[in-house]
Amino acid sequence: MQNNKTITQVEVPEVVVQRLPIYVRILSQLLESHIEIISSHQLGELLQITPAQIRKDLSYFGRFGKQGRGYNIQFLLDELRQILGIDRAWKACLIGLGRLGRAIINYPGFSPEGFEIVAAFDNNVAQYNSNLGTITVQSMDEIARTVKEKNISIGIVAVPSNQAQSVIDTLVESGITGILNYAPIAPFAPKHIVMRNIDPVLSLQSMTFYMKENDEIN
Amino acid sequence: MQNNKTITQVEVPEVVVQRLPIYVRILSQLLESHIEIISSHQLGELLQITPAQIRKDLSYFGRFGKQGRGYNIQFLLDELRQILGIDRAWKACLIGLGRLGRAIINYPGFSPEGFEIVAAFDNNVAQYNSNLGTITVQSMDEIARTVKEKNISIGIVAVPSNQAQSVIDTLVESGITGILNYAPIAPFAPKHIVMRNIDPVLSLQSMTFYMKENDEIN
DNA sequence: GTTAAATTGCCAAAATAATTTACAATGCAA
DNA sequence: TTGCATTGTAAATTATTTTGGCAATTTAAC
Repeated sequence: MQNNKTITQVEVPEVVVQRLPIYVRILSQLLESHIEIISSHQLGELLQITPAQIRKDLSYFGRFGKQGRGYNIQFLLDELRQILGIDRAWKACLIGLGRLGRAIINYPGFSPEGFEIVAAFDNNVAQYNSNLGTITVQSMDEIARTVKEKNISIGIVAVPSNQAQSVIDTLVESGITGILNYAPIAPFAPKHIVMRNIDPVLSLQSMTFYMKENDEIN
Repeated sequence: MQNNKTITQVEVPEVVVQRLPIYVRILSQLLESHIEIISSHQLGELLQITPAQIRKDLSYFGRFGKQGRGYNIQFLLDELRQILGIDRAWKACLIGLGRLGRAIINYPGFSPEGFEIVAAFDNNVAQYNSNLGTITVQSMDEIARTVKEKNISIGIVAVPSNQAQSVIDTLVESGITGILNYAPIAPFAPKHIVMRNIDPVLSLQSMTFYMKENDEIN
């Protein structure tokens, strides 16, 4: 049952892919501090990861370092950005403009990383038309048309739980390939859709498992 | 090097702990729909998890089902809540009341799950005193005192990146045991602290790795 | 130049972790 | 009492991480 091994010669573990953005972030910071070279050992120190693991992770994709020297940060960064596909801009749309949606659309962290929200949808159109800068809020009926028209590839779901699955279905039908879901549900989507969930309550609930032990006094 | 195996007979894998809250959520929904019994197969269908994995996960903690029948949802729910430590209330404090912090404090999803924000801190005190209901915003100098006084166990970090590590250090010193970090950094804390990161940009950046392949046409 | 120190990339092996398979045991319903 | 459904779990399998080692290479010191 080793099906899609044909695409990449050796399948890259998911955990490895999830560490790459962390590498990118810390390398960017180092670059801003005018540091040019770093060894796997130093990097491991900063991230609390063993140097061997860092070298192993990188080795899935190529040879980016120099023996006796370490990694040229700018070079490694460029390579990793390309590998992750973040060397270019990605268009996203936001669905749901309640409190959460408005916080998301005002979040200043996306666009510097190349994720640009170019459309927003809510069924309560009138309410929000105002303070969203260049973006006009559209009715949710227009998702499919707009996604195709503007060539949007990522949908950010910030609607109430009970609407979330149907919004996800609409996004899938409209040809989106990635979904960032903020709704506290267990979403379903076909396998070719890449989904990530942002769910602080789940995070808290798995935290307390480890906290309850220490906390017997209370 | 099998050190803390003495506490629990068999160490529960972290991934298993992270799935438990998902089980809790779906079971709660089922209960609301007046369903009383469910099999691992049906549950797996809903969550896109194999029934064997669900049974294995649960078996780390006890025997909750009946052969030939399935699981009594109310009973399993109670057990899981106890296992996770979410059968009681947890006090949290919020640090940082910028856009993100205000979105968090207004988020209505925490308190129904027993996570109550009982204090808030920001260095820009004057600005925010108003619309926060019962909570008064305090200066960050008062974190340690308030955490002890109110017996707060969770800190939610929503300050800008450059302040985040020092806020985390302060929280750790003040005796908090869990931290939910929204700042886009690779935070450091001693091992006895339970940390979870909410980082939508990292999520997006690991999504695009899988999206770029499908998307060669653009 | 030559040498010594540092560090990568890679391999193979071992260890650890996670998932899946398979089935005996049990409970329920007819 | 029979047959079907379903659990719980041991065992097998698969996946991931860690480890140890080392040739190759680079830099810097002599």
